[in-house]
Amino acid sequence: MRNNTLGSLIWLRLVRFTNLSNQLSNDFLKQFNITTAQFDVLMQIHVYQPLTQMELAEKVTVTQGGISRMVSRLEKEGYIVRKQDWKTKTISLTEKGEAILDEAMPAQLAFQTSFFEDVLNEEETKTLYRLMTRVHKHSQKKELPSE
Amino acid sequence: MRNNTLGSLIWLRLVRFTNLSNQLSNDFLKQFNITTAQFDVLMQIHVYQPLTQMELAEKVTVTQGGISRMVSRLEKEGYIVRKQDWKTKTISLTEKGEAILDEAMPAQLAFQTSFFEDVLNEEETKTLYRLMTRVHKHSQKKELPSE
DNA sequence: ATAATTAACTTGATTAGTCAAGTGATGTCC
DNA sequence: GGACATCACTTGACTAATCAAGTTAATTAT
Repeated sequence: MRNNTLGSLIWLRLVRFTNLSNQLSNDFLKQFNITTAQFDVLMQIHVYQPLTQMELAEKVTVTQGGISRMVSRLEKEGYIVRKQDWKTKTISLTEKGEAILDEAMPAQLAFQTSFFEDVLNEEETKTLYRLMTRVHKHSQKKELPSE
Repeated sequence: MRNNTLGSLIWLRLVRFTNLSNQLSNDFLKQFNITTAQFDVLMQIHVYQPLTQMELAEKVTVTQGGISRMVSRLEKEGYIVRKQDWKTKTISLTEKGEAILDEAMPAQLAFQTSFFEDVLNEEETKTLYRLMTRVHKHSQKKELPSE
């Protein structure tokens, strides 16, 4: 029995790479006392604030329940606040949240970039971005349209 | 403040795609009563059995502790056995484990492949594989050589 | 106004993982 | 042969997520 196809090999590479780079990133972000998942969420809030929990969940591809817990943790740590803006509850960063992002963002961007710029040239990097964008967008269409 | 680079955009695409495809895969594998992580581990055991827990951990990029828990779950479900082959404890699939793989493997391979073949041509698929292989291998060098 | 519906969010049980400290058998040194 | 070291594995405390059931509050319908 065949136990792979080109597609399955790509899938495995993607999964293993994402896994590994996530671990390395967690390690890297330890200096800021923050995890990769937390950085990701804070970053989305930074860009789109103020926003609701639902919107945030969608941005980071996590369920309602998942975002509820994550937001609680971040609130407990004092990075974000939830406030009731007449009828809609919205999330935004606190001073502390903005401050940690100010510090961590340039470092984290450089860190993420280093996974590619050391091995691919400009042309190849663009190609990878183009291909992954198409693959990602296609996978979003596979989601059962939640009616 | 700039909040992205080409590298960080690729990284985000990879993370989001991996996340989403993992969720879709979990959904897909529900018909076999198994998760994506479990399929991955069973697959590695199938290919490399008999092997030790350490070896398995390395194959799936998980820590000792993580693999210990995963292996316990799979043993409880009756998919694998741990036996003491004079001095070394090794893991292999049971009948039940082999059976579930027989059933699930072709389906799962087709499923994984569908993420790419619907949207990339032969040439592009090969390019994506080549680029991701290089990126992945490079990231493995970043791991602190555990001395 | 009261009841029913819906939307946004929370929570309990579970899977999956991390790290770091602990256990247990084997091997080695004196 | 007893102390020590080492290797493979386990376990407790935690982060992070899922699903599904439950809660809460606003909107609509009678």
